[in-house]
Parts: sequence; C-alpha cells; structure tokens
Amino acid sequence: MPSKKASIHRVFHALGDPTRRTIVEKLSEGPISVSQLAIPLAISLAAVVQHLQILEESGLVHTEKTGRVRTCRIEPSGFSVVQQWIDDRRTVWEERFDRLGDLLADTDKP
Amino acid sequence: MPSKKASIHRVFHALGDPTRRTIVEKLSEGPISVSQLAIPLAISLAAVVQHLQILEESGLVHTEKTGRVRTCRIEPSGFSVVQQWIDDRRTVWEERFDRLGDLLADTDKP
DNA sequence: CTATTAGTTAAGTGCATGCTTGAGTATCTA
DNA sequence: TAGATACTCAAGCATGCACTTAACTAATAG
Repeated sequence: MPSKKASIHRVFHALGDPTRRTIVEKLSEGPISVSQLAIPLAISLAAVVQHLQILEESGLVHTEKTGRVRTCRIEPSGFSVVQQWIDDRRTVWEERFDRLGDLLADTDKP
Repeated sequence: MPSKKASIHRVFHALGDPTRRTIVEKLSEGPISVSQLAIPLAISLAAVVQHLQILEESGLVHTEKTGRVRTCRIEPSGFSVVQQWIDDRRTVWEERFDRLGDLLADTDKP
C-alpha cells in the first residue's frame, strides 16, 4: 500500500497550484475533454496535460481515453484525504478543548 | 475586504508544503514557542520563522509575542476555508448526481 | 553590567516547478 | 488517401521558493 503520508503530500501539493484548482473547479461542473479544459486557461495544451498528470497521480481526477479524446472527471474520493487530515487535527483541538473544560471545572473545587 | 480567491490561494499554498503541514500537526497538539517548534524540524530557526509568517498570513496559525518568546497556536477558523472550498465543489457533484438520477428515471418512461 | 536566550531581518544560493516550443503518434473526417 | 484533430513526449528556460548564513535587536539570567 502506498504510504498515507505520501498520498497526503500528493493531494495537498496538487491543490497548492492555482491553475490546478481552476481545473478542479471546471471539472466539478462535469466531465470534459483535455482541449475543452485548456480553452479558458490561457496556457498551452501541453501544460494542461502536465497538470492533469499531477492531478491524476494525486487521485483527485480520473481520466480515460476513448479514440483520440481523453475525458477528464473528478474523483470525489480523492478529496476525502484532505477532509480526513483536517478532521484528524480537529479531533486533537477538541480533545484539548475538553481538557480546558476540565481545568476550568477544577478551579471551582480546589 | 481581501478577496476570497486570494485567501483560498494563501491557505492552499500554505498547506502545500510538507514542513508547514508538520508545523500545523505539531501545533494541533497545543500552543508552543518558535524554538520548541524548530527542534524536531531539522531546519534553521530562521526557516521556521519564514514558514510561520506564511502560515499566519494564511490565517491557519496565530502567534503572539510575550517578552522575547513568541507563542504559536492553531487558528481553527482558518481551516474552514479549505472545507468550504471542497464543500462548494461537492455540491456541484451532488447536483450532477441528482440530474443523473433524473436521466435514469426518464429512461423508464420514454 | 555581561552573557545568554529568543527571535528578527536581509541577502544570497540552488533546486523544484510551471510553462513553452517543437516534433511525433494515433484517430477521425472529407 | 490526405488533411485535420486531439493529444503525447522531450528538452530547455526562467522564475519562485525553501533554506542557509550572518549580523542585529530585545528580553532575561547570573
């Protein structure tokens, strides 16, 4: 199994680039071909393909080639990696918040 | 008001770096000083300070200086920018899923 | 007062990364 | 079959960014 740390890195790194986020936003509207995706982006087709490779390796996007057209679509499960990472942190904040509650309660009865 | 797009960019860019994520993970355990934060990181103190600047500008971390010690802590609200961005996309996926449902329903009664 | 601790700031370096161009390969259309 | 379309791949460039070192300020300890 590919390490969790590595997959977290791939996803966050992928989403760290504004062009790739724009691609994800566009793909959220529905599946689309590579060339259609490139039109509003004002960069070369080759650059778009490079971004798509990174997005696909990160698990955020799935692409499939039929004939000469590659269709790209969102892979919703990829985003759960982000959600999970944040939720894991939040759990610890909440634990701390609980302990703070205990601490405050203790001041009532020394 | 600072544009939403810009704040999304700051947050995703901040979390795109593995060292900064490690800092966030450490801070999730509770507030800590800059030097204490630097110890397990194997980089110079100056580098840590630079990461903290980015994290603070992104709204993910809050720091406060008392005497000569700067204490760093998580700013939980900063993470809602990420959550919100993903939820916004997911809304569209779900809309599309609904329309797919409609489409399948239509095939029953042509 | 001096020495140490804690952090700040600036300048410089090297590598990663986003992007381009150009040449090549299937696939589809007329 | 000829030409257009939709990518694909490789190489090179240029900027950004993480990191270092070094010199500095401010607070605390002895």
